[in-house]
Amino acid sequence: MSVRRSSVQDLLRSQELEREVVVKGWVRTRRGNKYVQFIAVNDGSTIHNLQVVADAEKFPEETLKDVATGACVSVRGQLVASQGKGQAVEVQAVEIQVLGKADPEQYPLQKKGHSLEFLREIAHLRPRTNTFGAVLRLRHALAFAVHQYFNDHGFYYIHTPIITGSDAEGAGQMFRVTTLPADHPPRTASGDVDYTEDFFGKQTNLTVSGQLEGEIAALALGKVYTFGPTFRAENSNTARHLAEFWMIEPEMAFYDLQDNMELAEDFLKYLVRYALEKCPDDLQFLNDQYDKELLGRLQFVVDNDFQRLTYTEAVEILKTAKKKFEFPVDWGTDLQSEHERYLVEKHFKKPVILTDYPKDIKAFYMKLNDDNRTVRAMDVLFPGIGEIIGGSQREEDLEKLRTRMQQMNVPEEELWWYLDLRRFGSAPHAGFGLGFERLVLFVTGMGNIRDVIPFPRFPKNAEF
RNA sequence: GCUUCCUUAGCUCAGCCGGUUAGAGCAUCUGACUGUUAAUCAGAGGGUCCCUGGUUCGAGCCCAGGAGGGAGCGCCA
Repeated sequence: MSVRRSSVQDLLRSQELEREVVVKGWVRTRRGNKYVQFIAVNDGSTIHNLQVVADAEKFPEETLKDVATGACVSVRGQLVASQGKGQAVEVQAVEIQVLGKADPEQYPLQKKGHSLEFLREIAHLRPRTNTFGAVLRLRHALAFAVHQYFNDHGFYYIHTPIITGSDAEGAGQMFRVTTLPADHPPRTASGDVDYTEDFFGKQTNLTVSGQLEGEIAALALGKVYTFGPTFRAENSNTARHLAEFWMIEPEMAFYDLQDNMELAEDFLKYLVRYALEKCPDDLQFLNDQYDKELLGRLQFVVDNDFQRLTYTEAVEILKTAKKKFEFPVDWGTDLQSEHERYLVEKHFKKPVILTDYPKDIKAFYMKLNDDNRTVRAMDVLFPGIGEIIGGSQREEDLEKLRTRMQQMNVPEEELWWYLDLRRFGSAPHAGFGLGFERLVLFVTGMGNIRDVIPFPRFPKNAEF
Protein backbone atom coordinates (compact mmCIF):
# COMPACT_ATOMS: atom_id res chain seq x y z
CA MET A 1 0.00 0.00 0.00
CA SER A 2 1.71 3.16 -1.15
CA VAL A 3 1.44 6.37 0.82
CA ARG A 4 -0.03 9.37 -1.00
CA ARG A 5 2.11 12.40 -1.65
CA SER A 6 1.75 15.27 0.78
CA SER A 7 2.51 18.88 -0.05
CA VAL A 8 5.34 20.61 1.80
CA GLN A 9 2.79 23.11 3.06
CA ASP A 10 0.61 20.38 4.60
CA LEU A 11 3.57 18.61 6.18
CA LEU A 12 4.95 21.79 7.74
CA ARG A 13 1.55 22.48 9.30
CA SER A 14 0.93 18.91 10.36
CA GLN A 15 0.46 17.97 14.00
CA GLU A 16 0.42 14.23 13.28
CA LEU A 17 3.99 13.10 13.77
CA GLU A 18 5.64 9.68 13.65
CA ARG A 19 3.85 8.67 10.46
CA GLU A 20 5.04 7.64 7.04
CA VAL A 21 4.84 10.36 4.38
CA VAL A 22 5.84 10.88 0.78
CA VAL A 23 6.99 14.27 -0.48
CA LYS A 24 8.08 15.28 -3.96
CA GLY A 25 9.78 18.46 -5.00
CA TRP A 26 12.93 20.27 -6.06
CA VAL A 27 16.12 20.38 -4.03
CA ARG A 28 17.13 23.84 -2.91
CA THR A 29 20.28 22.87 -1.00
CA ARG A 30 21.95 19.86 0.44
CA ARG A 31 24.57 20.01 3.18
CA GLY A 32 26.01 17.80 5.85
CA ASN A 33 28.82 15.30 6.31
CA LYS A 34 29.50 11.64 5.67
CA TYR A 35 27.13 10.61 8.44
CA VAL A 36 24.12 12.86 8.05
CA GLN A 37 22.75 14.89 5.15
CA PHE A 38 20.21 17.70 5.19
CA ILE A 39 18.16 18.28 2.05
CA ALA A 40 15.90 21.32 1.69
CA VAL A 41 12.96 20.41 -0.55
CA ASN A 42 10.48 22.86 -2.04
CA ASP A 43 7.42 21.90 -4.09
CA GLY A 44 5.92 25.32 -4.71
CA SER A 45 3.05 24.88 -2.25
CA THR A 46 4.68 27.37 0.12
CA ILE A 47 7.75 29.54 0.27
CA HIS A 48 9.13 27.40 3.10
CA ASN A 49 11.26 24.34 2.48
CA LEU A 50 10.86 20.96 4.09
CA GLN A 51 14.02 19.60 5.67
CA VAL A 52 14.72 16.01 4.74
CA VAL A 53 17.29 14.26 6.93
CA ALA A 54 19.18 11.31 5.49
CA ASP A 55 21.60 9.04 7.31
CA ALA A 56 24.33 8.95 4.72
CA GLU A 57 25.27 5.35 5.44
CA LYS A 58 21.79 4.15 4.48
CA PHE A 59 21.89 5.60 0.97
CA PRO A 60 24.15 4.79 -1.95
CA GLU A 61 26.74 7.46 -2.59
CA GLU A 62 25.53 7.68 -6.19
CA THR A 63 22.02 8.62 -5.11
CA LEU A 64 23.14 11.33 -2.71
CA LYS A 65 25.48 12.74 -5.32
CA ASP A 66 22.51 13.28 -7.62
CA VAL A 67 20.54 15.03 -4.88
CA ALA A 68 21.99 18.36 -5.96
CA THR A 69 20.53 21.84 -6.08
CA GLY A 70 17.79 21.88 -8.71
CA ALA A 71 17.22 18.12 -8.87
CA CYS A 72 13.71 16.75 -8.52
CA VAL A 73 13.30 14.10 -5.83
CA SER A 74 10.70 11.86 -4.31
CA VAL A 75 11.23 11.10 -0.64
CA ARG A 76 9.51 8.51 1.54
CA GLY A 77 10.12 8.73 5.26
CA GLN A 78 8.92 9.45 8.76
CA LEU A 79 7.53 12.87 9.64
CA VAL A 80 9.18 13.67 12.97
CA ALA A 81 9.80 16.60 15.30
CA SER A 82 13.00 18.34 14.25
CA GLN A 83 16.06 17.97 16.45
CA GLY A 84 17.49 21.17 15.04
CA LYS A 85 16.34 24.74 15.37
CA GLY A 86 14.73 26.56 12.46
CA GLN A 87 11.90 24.15 11.71
CA ALA A 88 9.32 22.34 13.82
CA VAL A 89 9.14 19.17 11.75
CA GLU A 90 11.32 17.30 9.30
CA VAL A 91 11.28 14.07 7.35
CA GLN A 92 13.64 11.26 8.29
CA ALA A 93 14.24 9.68 4.90
CA VAL A 94 13.72 5.96 4.31
CA GLU A 95 13.82 6.07 0.53
CA ILE A 96 15.06 8.75 -1.85
CA GLN A 97 14.39 8.59 -5.55
CA VAL A 98 15.89 11.12 -7.94
CA LEU A 99 13.16 11.79 -10.50
CA GLY A 100 15.14 14.32 -12.47
CA LYS A 101 18.82 15.10 -12.15
CA ALA A 102 20.27 18.61 -12.41
CA ASP A 103 23.97 18.81 -13.19
CA PRO A 104 25.35 21.22 -10.56
CA GLU A 105 28.05 22.34 -12.99
CA GLN A 106 25.38 23.56 -15.38
CA TYR A 107 22.29 24.41 -13.34
CA PRO A 108 22.16 28.21 -13.31
CA LEU A 109 20.36 28.71 -10.01
CA GLN A 110 22.36 28.73 -6.80
CA LYS A 111 21.23 28.82 -3.25
CA LYS A 112 22.61 32.33 -3.08
CA GLY A 113 20.71 35.28 -4.40
CA HIS A 114 20.57 36.22 -8.06
CA SER A 115 19.87 39.57 -9.63
CA LEU A 116 16.37 40.04 -11.02
CA GLU A 117 17.92 41.01 -14.37
CA PHE A 118 19.74 37.68 -14.58
CA LEU A 119 16.60 35.76 -13.61
CA ARG A 120 14.70 37.54 -16.38
CA GLU A 121 17.03 35.85 -18.86
CA ILE A 122 16.16 32.42 -17.46
CA ALA A 123 12.42 32.93 -17.14
CA HIS A 124 11.89 29.17 -17.55
CA LEU A 125 13.73 28.50 -14.28
CA ARG A 126 12.97 31.58 -12.21
CA PRO A 127 9.64 30.23 -10.90
CA ARG A 128 11.82 27.88 -8.83
CA THR A 129 13.23 30.75 -6.81
CA ASN A 130 11.75 31.97 -3.54
CA THR A 131 11.04 35.37 -5.04
CA PHE A 132 9.14 34.20 -8.09
CA GLY A 133 7.35 31.50 -6.17
CA ALA A 134 6.08 34.23 -3.85
CA VAL A 135 5.18 36.57 -6.72
CA LEU A 136 3.35 33.87 -8.67
CA ARG A 137 1.38 32.67 -5.65
CA LEU A 138 0.39 36.28 -4.92
CA ARG A 139 -0.53 36.80 -8.56
CA HIS A 140 -2.82 33.79 -8.39
CA ALA A 141 -4.40 34.94 -5.13
CA LEU A 142 -5.09 38.41 -6.55
CA ALA A 143 -6.61 37.01 -9.75
CA PHE A 144 -8.84 34.74 -7.72
CA ALA A 145 -9.81 37.65 -5.45
CA VAL A 146 -10.88 39.70 -8.47
CA HIS A 147 -13.45 37.09 -9.41
CA GLN A 148 -14.44 36.57 -5.79
CA TYR A 149 -15.12 40.27 -5.25
CA PHE A 150 -17.16 40.76 -8.39
CA ASN A 151 -19.13 37.57 -7.91
CA ASP A 152 -19.96 38.59 -4.34
CA HIS A 153 -21.11 42.01 -5.55
CA GLY A 154 -23.47 40.89 -8.33
CA PHE A 155 -21.20 41.43 -11.34
CA TYR A 156 -21.17 39.15 -14.38
CA TYR A 157 -17.91 38.08 -15.99
CA ILE A 158 -17.98 38.98 -19.69
CA HIS A 159 -15.57 37.64 -22.29
CA THR A 160 -14.82 40.44 -24.71
CA PRO A 161 -13.01 39.69 -27.96
CA ILE A 162 -9.23 39.41 -28.23
CA ILE A 163 -9.38 40.15 -31.96
CA THR A 164 -11.17 43.37 -32.79
CA GLY A 165 -12.24 44.94 -36.04
CA SER A 166 -12.04 48.53 -34.94
CA ASP A 167 -8.90 50.54 -34.39
CA ALA A 168 -10.85 53.53 -33.21
CA GLU A 169 -10.63 52.97 -29.50
CA GLY A 170 -7.82 55.44 -29.14
CA ALA A 171 -6.05 53.59 -26.37
CA GLY A 172 -2.81 53.23 -28.25
CA GLN A 173 -0.92 51.51 -31.06
CA MET A 174 -2.32 48.10 -31.99
CA PHE A 175 -0.87 44.80 -33.14
CA ARG A 176 -2.25 43.78 -36.52
CA VAL A 177 -3.80 40.33 -36.89
CA THR A 178 -3.57 38.97 -40.42
CA THR A 179 -3.12 35.82 -42.47
CA LEU A 180 -2.00 37.75 -45.55
CA PRO A 181 1.55 36.97 -46.66
CA ALA A 182 3.85 39.66 -45.29
CA ASP A 183 6.15 39.69 -48.32
CA HIS A 184 3.54 39.87 -51.12
CA PRO A 185 0.06 40.84 -49.86
CA PRO A 186 -2.78 41.22 -52.35
CA ARG A 187 -3.14 44.78 -53.63
CA THR A 188 -6.09 46.87 -54.74
CA ALA A 189 -6.10 48.66 -58.07
CA SER A 190 -4.68 51.73 -56.35
CA GLY A 191 -1.81 49.72 -54.85
CA ASP A 192 -2.97 49.56 -51.23
CA VAL A 193 -3.02 46.27 -49.35
CA ASP A 194 -6.37 44.64 -50.06
CA TYR A 195 -7.73 43.67 -46.67
CA THR A 196 -10.96 42.34 -48.15
CA GLU A 197 -8.77 39.34 -49.02
CA ASP A 198 -7.71 38.95 -45.39
CA PHE A 199 -9.10 36.27 -43.04
CA PHE A 200 -11.85 38.47 -41.62
CA GLY A 201 -12.33 40.48 -44.79
CA LYS A 202 -11.12 43.64 -43.06
CA GLN A 203 -8.26 44.95 -40.99
CA THR A 204 -8.16 43.38 -37.56
CA ASN A 205 -6.07 43.94 -34.47
CA LEU A 206 -5.45 42.60 -30.99
CA THR A 207 -7.60 44.35 -28.42
CA VAL A 208 -6.31 47.34 -26.50
CA SER A 209 -9.37 47.40 -24.22
CA GLY A 210 -12.57 45.51 -23.70
CA GLN A 211 -14.37 48.60 -22.51
CA LEU A 212 -16.55 49.39 -25.50
CA GLU A 213 -17.82 45.82 -25.64
CA GLY A 214 -18.11 45.91 -21.85
CA GLU A 215 -20.53 48.80 -22.20
CA ILE A 216 -22.70 46.65 -24.47
CA ALA A 217 -22.95 44.04 -21.72
CA ALA A 218 -23.45 46.58 -18.91
CA LEU A 219 -26.43 48.07 -20.75
CA ALA A 220 -28.09 44.66 -20.64
CA LEU A 221 -26.84 42.87 -17.53
CA GLY A 222 -26.31 45.86 -15.26
CA LYS A 223 -22.95 45.20 -13.68
CA VAL A 224 -20.25 43.35 -15.61
CA TYR A 225 -16.49 43.01 -15.70
CA THR A 226 -13.85 41.73 -18.05
CA PHE A 227 -10.53 40.23 -17.07
CA GLY A 228 -8.36 39.31 -20.00
CA PRO A 229 -5.21 39.88 -22.00
CA THR A 230 -4.67 43.28 -23.53
CA PHE A 231 -2.12 44.31 -26.13
CA ARG A 232 -0.39 47.59 -26.78
CA ALA A 233 2.15 47.97 -29.59
CA GLU A 234 3.62 51.09 -28.02
CA ASN A 235 7.40 51.24 -27.95
CA SER A 236 7.32 51.69 -24.19
CA ASN A 237 10.47 50.93 -22.25
CA THR A 238 9.64 51.45 -18.61
CA ALA A 239 9.27 49.41 -15.43
CA ARG A 240 5.47 49.96 -15.62
CA HIS A 241 4.62 48.94 -19.20
CA LEU A 242 4.17 45.65 -21.02
CA ALA A 243 3.14 44.94 -24.61
CA GLU A 244 0.91 42.11 -23.33
CA PHE A 245 -0.78 42.53 -19.99
CA TRP A 246 -3.98 41.61 -18.20
CA MET A 247 -6.63 44.18 -17.54
CA ILE A 248 -9.72 44.18 -15.38
CA GLU A 249 -12.53 46.40 -16.64
CA PRO A 250 -15.77 46.67 -14.67
CA GLU A 251 -18.63 48.53 -16.34
CA MET A 252 -21.82 49.44 -14.47
CA ALA A 253 -25.17 50.75 -15.64
CA PHE A 254 -26.68 53.48 -13.43
CA TYR A 255 -23.31 54.33 -11.85
CA ASP A 256 -22.10 57.91 -11.86
CA LEU A 257 -18.53 59.09 -11.26
CA GLN A 258 -19.07 59.07 -7.50
CA ASP A 259 -20.26 55.45 -7.53
CA ASN A 260 -17.32 54.60 -9.78
CA MET A 261 -14.86 56.02 -7.25
CA GLU A 262 -16.52 54.19 -4.38
CA LEU A 263 -16.24 50.94 -6.27
CA ALA A 264 -12.60 51.49 -7.30
CA GLU A 265 -11.53 52.24 -3.74
CA ASP A 266 -13.48 49.40 -2.15
CA PHE A 267 -12.26 46.96 -4.81
CA LEU A 268 -8.58 47.88 -4.41
CA LYS A 269 -8.79 47.66 -0.63
CA TYR A 270 -10.45 44.27 -0.88
CA LEU A 271 -7.69 42.95 -3.12
CA VAL A 272 -4.89 44.20 -0.87
CA ARG A 273 -6.66 42.87 2.24
CA TYR A 274 -7.12 39.51 0.52
CA ALA A 275 -3.39 39.27 -0.20
CA LEU A 276 -2.52 40.20 3.39
CA GLU A 277 -4.86 37.51 4.72
CA LYS A 278 -4.08 34.69 2.26
CA CYS A 279 -0.38 35.15 1.54
CA PRO A 280 1.26 36.32 4.77
CA ASP A 281 4.39 34.17 4.34
CA ASP A 282 5.06 35.28 0.79
CA LEU A 283 4.50 38.93 1.69
CA GLN A 284 6.75 38.61 4.74
CA PHE A 285 9.50 37.20 2.53
CA LEU A 286 9.19 40.04 0.00
CA ASN A 287 9.07 42.55 2.83
CA ASP A 288 12.26 41.18 4.40
CA GLN A 289 14.12 40.64 1.14
CA TYR A 290 13.21 43.60 -1.05
CA ASP A 291 11.18 46.30 0.62
CA LYS A 292 11.12 46.75 4.38
CA GLU A 293 8.12 49.06 4.16
CA LEU A 294 5.94 46.77 2.04
CA LEU A 295 3.68 45.35 4.75
CA GLY A 296 3.27 48.74 6.38
CA ARG A 297 2.36 50.34 3.08
CA LEU A 298 -0.21 47.65 2.25
CA GLN A 299 -1.83 47.95 5.66
CA PHE A 300 -1.88 51.73 5.29
CA VAL A 301 -3.77 51.49 1.99
CA VAL A 302 -6.34 49.20 3.56
CA ASP A 303 -6.81 51.43 6.61
CA ASN A 304 -7.02 54.90 5.06
CA ASP A 305 -9.38 56.72 2.75
CA PHE A 306 -8.03 57.64 -0.65
CA GLN A 307 -7.61 61.38 -1.19
CA ARG A 308 -10.13 62.65 -3.73
CA LEU A 309 -9.73 65.91 -5.58
CA THR A 310 -10.29 67.43 -8.99
CA TYR A 311 -7.63 67.96 -11.62
CA THR A 312 -8.13 71.70 -11.19
CA GLU A 313 -7.45 71.48 -7.45
CA ALA A 314 -4.38 69.34 -8.10
CA VAL A 315 -2.99 71.91 -10.51
CA GLU A 316 -3.41 74.60 -7.84
CA ILE A 317 -1.50 72.49 -5.30
CA LEU A 318 1.28 71.81 -7.77
CA LYS A 319 1.55 75.46 -8.76
CA THR A 320 2.03 76.57 -5.17
CA ALA A 321 4.37 73.66 -4.32
CA LYS A 322 7.89 74.62 -3.29
CA LYS A 323 9.36 71.76 -5.30
CA LYS A 324 10.91 72.61 -8.66
CA PHE A 325 9.44 70.46 -11.43
CA GLU A 326 11.20 69.64 -14.63
CA PHE A 327 7.96 70.25 -16.53
CA PRO A 328 5.81 73.27 -15.72
CA VAL A 329 2.26 72.73 -14.48
CA ASP A 330 -0.46 74.38 -16.48
CA TRP A 331 -4.21 73.90 -16.52
CA GLY A 332 -5.06 72.02 -19.70
CA THR A 333 -1.91 69.93 -19.99
CA ASP A 334 -1.67 66.38 -18.73
CA LEU A 335 0.13 65.82 -15.46
CA GLN A 336 3.63 64.38 -15.73
CA SER A 337 4.65 61.42 -13.60
CA GLU A 338 6.75 63.75 -11.45
CA HIS A 339 3.59 65.73 -10.67
CA GLU A 340 1.55 62.65 -9.85
CA ARG A 341 4.35 61.31 -7.70
CA TYR A 342 4.56 64.59 -5.80
CA LEU A 343 0.84 64.54 -5.01
CA VAL A 344 0.83 60.91 -3.88
CA GLU A 345 4.21 60.51 -2.23
CA LYS A 346 4.95 63.99 -0.87
CA HIS A 347 1.81 66.07 -0.51
CA PHE A 348 -0.93 63.66 0.56
CA LYS A 349 1.22 60.61 1.33
CA LYS A 350 -1.65 58.28 0.39
CA PRO A 351 -3.46 57.00 -2.70
CA VAL A 352 -5.14 59.80 -4.65
CA ILE A 353 -8.15 59.84 -6.96
CA LEU A 354 -8.03 62.68 -9.43
CA THR A 355 -11.23 63.61 -11.27
CA ASP A 356 -12.69 66.02 -13.79
CA TYR A 357 -9.83 66.37 -16.24
CA PRO A 358 -9.84 68.81 -19.17
CA LYS A 359 -11.80 67.24 -22.01
CA ASP A 360 -9.00 67.74 -24.53
CA ILE A 361 -6.60 65.35 -22.82
CA LYS A 362 -9.10 62.52 -22.33
CA ALA A 363 -10.90 59.98 -24.50
CA PHE A 364 -13.97 60.75 -26.60
CA TYR A 365 -16.37 58.56 -24.63
CA MET A 366 -16.04 60.37 -21.29
CA LYS A 367 -19.06 62.31 -20.08
CA LEU A 368 -18.84 66.05 -20.51
CA ASN A 369 -19.39 68.16 -17.40
CA ASP A 370 -21.77 71.14 -17.39
CA ASP A 371 -18.78 73.52 -17.52
CA ASN A 372 -18.16 72.19 -21.05
CA ARG A 373 -14.39 72.12 -20.37
CA THR A 374 -13.92 69.04 -18.20
CA VAL A 375 -15.02 65.41 -18.34
CA ARG A 376 -16.02 62.97 -15.63
CA ALA A 377 -12.74 61.08 -15.68
CA MET A 378 -10.95 59.56 -12.74
CA ASP A 379 -7.41 58.30 -12.30
CA VAL A 380 -6.40 56.39 -9.19
CA LEU A 381 -2.74 57.09 -8.38
CA PHE A 382 -0.68 54.79 -6.16
CA PRO A 383 2.71 55.36 -4.58
CA GLY A 384 5.54 53.95 -6.68
CA ILE A 385 3.16 52.84 -9.43
CA GLY A 386 1.49 56.01 -10.64
CA GLU A 387 -1.76 55.42 -12.48
CA ILE A 388 -3.15 52.06 -11.42
CA ILE A 389 -6.73 52.75 -12.53
CA GLY A 390 -8.13 54.96 -15.26
CA GLY A 391 -11.87 55.31 -15.66
CA SER A 392 -14.81 57.59 -16.21
CA GLN A 393 -18.51 58.06 -16.35
CA ARG A 394 -19.41 57.49 -20.00
CA GLU A 395 -21.25 59.93 -22.24
CA GLU A 396 -24.74 58.51 -22.57
CA ASP A 397 -26.20 61.34 -24.68
CA LEU A 398 -26.18 60.46 -28.38
CA GLU A 399 -25.70 63.97 -29.73
CA LYS A 400 -23.04 64.98 -27.23
CA LEU A 401 -21.13 61.78 -27.98
CA ARG A 402 -21.33 62.33 -31.75
CA THR A 403 -20.06 65.86 -31.32
CA ARG A 404 -17.09 64.64 -29.30
CA MET A 405 -16.34 61.95 -31.88
CA GLN A 406 -16.35 64.49 -34.66
CA GLN A 407 -14.11 66.85 -32.71
CA MET A 408 -11.63 64.05 -32.04
CA ASN A 409 -11.80 62.47 -35.50
CA VAL A 410 -13.25 59.18 -34.33
CA PRO A 411 -15.04 57.58 -37.32
CA GLU A 412 -18.75 57.09 -36.60
CA GLU A 413 -19.12 54.34 -39.25
CA GLU A 414 -16.84 51.99 -37.37
CA LEU A 415 -18.56 52.52 -34.03
CA TRP A 416 -22.16 52.50 -35.27
CA TRP A 417 -22.97 49.83 -32.70
CA TYR A 418 -21.49 51.93 -29.91
CA LEU A 419 -23.70 54.84 -30.94
CA ASP A 420 -26.71 52.50 -31.10
CA LEU A 421 -26.32 51.94 -27.35
CA ARG A 422 -27.19 55.65 -26.93
CA ARG A 423 -29.93 55.44 -29.53
CA PHE A 424 -31.83 52.59 -27.89
CA GLY A 425 -32.44 52.69 -24.17
CA SER A 426 -29.35 54.64 -23.17
CA ALA A 427 -28.51 54.85 -19.49
CA PRO A 428 -25.99 56.62 -17.30
CA HIS A 429 -23.08 54.28 -16.79
CA ALA A 430 -19.47 54.24 -15.72
CA GLY A 431 -16.47 51.96 -15.47
CA PHE A 432 -12.72 51.75 -15.18
CA GLY A 433 -9.66 49.76 -16.17
CA LEU A 434 -7.27 48.28 -13.64
CA GLY A 435 -3.91 47.08 -14.89
CA PHE A 436 -3.53 43.70 -13.24
CA GLU A 437 0.27 43.67 -13.34
CA ARG A 438 0.39 47.13 -11.81
CA LEU A 439 -1.72 45.79 -8.96
CA VAL A 440 0.64 42.82 -8.55
CA LEU A 441 3.57 45.23 -8.72
CA PHE A 442 2.13 47.26 -5.87
CA VAL A 443 1.18 44.30 -3.70
CA THR A 444 4.49 42.46 -4.12
CA GLY A 445 6.66 45.56 -3.82
CA MET A 446 8.63 44.48 -6.90
CA GLY A 447 10.27 47.30 -8.82
CA ASN A 448 9.76 46.15 -12.41
CA ILE A 449 6.53 45.00 -14.05
CA ARG A 450 8.55 42.43 -16.04
CA ASP A 451 9.05 40.56 -12.76
CA VAL A 452 5.37 40.13 -11.88
CA ILE A 453 4.24 38.29 -15.03
CA PRO A 454 5.64 34.83 -15.84
CA PHE A 455 6.63 35.62 -19.42
CA PRO A 456 6.91 39.36 -20.05
CA ARG A 457 6.38 40.74 -23.54
CA PHE A 458 8.06 44.05 -24.27
CA PRO A 459 9.83 45.71 -27.23
CA LYS A 460 12.46 43.41 -28.72
CA ASN A 461 11.56 40.56 -26.37
CA ALA A 462 9.20 37.63 -26.88
CA GLU A 463 11.42 34.82 -25.56
CA PHE A 464 9.82 31.80 -23.91
C1' G B 1 11.17 57.03 -29.53
C1' C B 2 14.53 60.36 -26.24
C1' U B 3 18.31 60.86 -22.11
C1' U B 4 21.81 58.34 -19.25
C1' C B 5 24.63 54.35 -17.16
C1' C B 6 26.42 49.43 -17.73
C1' U B 7 28.66 44.72 -20.29
C1' U B 8 35.48 41.21 -17.01
C1' A B 9 34.91 33.35 -14.25
C1' G B 10 28.43 29.85 -13.61
C1' C B 11 26.58 34.46 -10.40
C1' U B 12 27.77 39.40 -8.06
C1' C B 13 31.65 42.55 -8.78
C1' A B 14 37.05 44.84 -8.30
C1' G B 15 40.81 45.93 -11.85
C1' C B 16 45.16 52.36 -10.20
C1' C B 17 47.83 56.83 -15.18
C1' G B 18 47.45 52.34 -21.18
C1' G B 19 52.63 48.35 -19.15
C1' U B 20 54.99 41.53 -17.54
C1' U B 21 51.29 35.71 -15.97
C1' A B 22 43.51 39.59 -15.27
C1' G B 23 41.69 39.22 -9.27
C1' A B 24 37.93 38.63 -4.97
C1' G B 25 33.40 36.68 -2.72
C1' C B 26 29.81 33.12 -3.69
C1' A B 27 28.82 28.72 -6.70
C1' U B 28 31.24 24.02 -8.61
C1' C B 29 34.83 19.93 -7.63
C1' U B 30 38.16 17.30 -3.86
C1' G B 31 39.14 16.57 1.32
C1' A B 32 37.90 17.34 6.83
C1' C B 33 33.90 17.52 10.45
C1' U B 34 28.00 12.80 13.67
C1' G B 35 22.35 17.93 13.56
C1' U B 36 23.27 21.52 9.48
C1' U B 37 20.09 26.34 8.66
C1' A B 38 23.07 31.36 2.87
C1' A B 39 26.74 25.44 7.65
C1' U B 40 32.04 25.87 8.71
C1' C B 41 37.37 24.88 7.58
C1' A B 42 41.42 23.54 3.87
C1' G B 43 42.67 22.98 -1.24
C1' A B 44 41.71 22.78 -6.68
C1' G B 45 39.67 23.75 -11.43
C1' G B 46 37.29 27.67 -14.03
C1' G B 47 38.31 33.75 -18.67
C1' U B 48 36.44 34.92 -26.72
C1' C B 49 37.62 41.01 -20.54
C1' C B 50 30.02 41.57 -25.34
C1' C B 51 31.27 41.95 -30.95
C1' U B 52 33.81 44.49 -35.14
C1' G B 53 37.25 47.96 -36.57
C1' G B 54 40.83 51.81 -35.18
C1' U B 55 44.86 54.56 -32.25
C1' U B 56 49.50 52.80 -29.85
C1' C B 57 55.91 49.73 -29.17
C1' G B 58 51.89 47.80 -26.03
C1' A B 59 44.48 47.98 -25.06
C1' G B 60 40.20 44.83 -20.04
C1' C B 61 41.37 50.31 -19.89
C1' C B 62 41.48 55.27 -25.21
C1' C B 63 38.32 56.23 -30.04
C1' A B 64 34.25 54.79 -33.68
C1' G B 65 30.32 51.59 -35.03
C1' G B 66 27.18 47.49 -33.61
C1' A B 67 24.60 44.10 -30.10
C1' G B 68 22.53 43.18 -25.28
C1' G B 69 20.90 44.96 -20.43
C1' G B 70 19.48 48.62 -16.43
C1' A B 71 17.48 53.36 -14.80
C1' G B 72 14.78 57.90 -15.99
C1' C B 73 11.31 60.30 -19.50
C1' G B 74 7.28 60.05 -23.15
C1' C B 75 2.85 56.95 -24.49
C1' C B 76 -0.63 54.43 -20.73
C1' A B 77 -3.08 50.28 -17.33
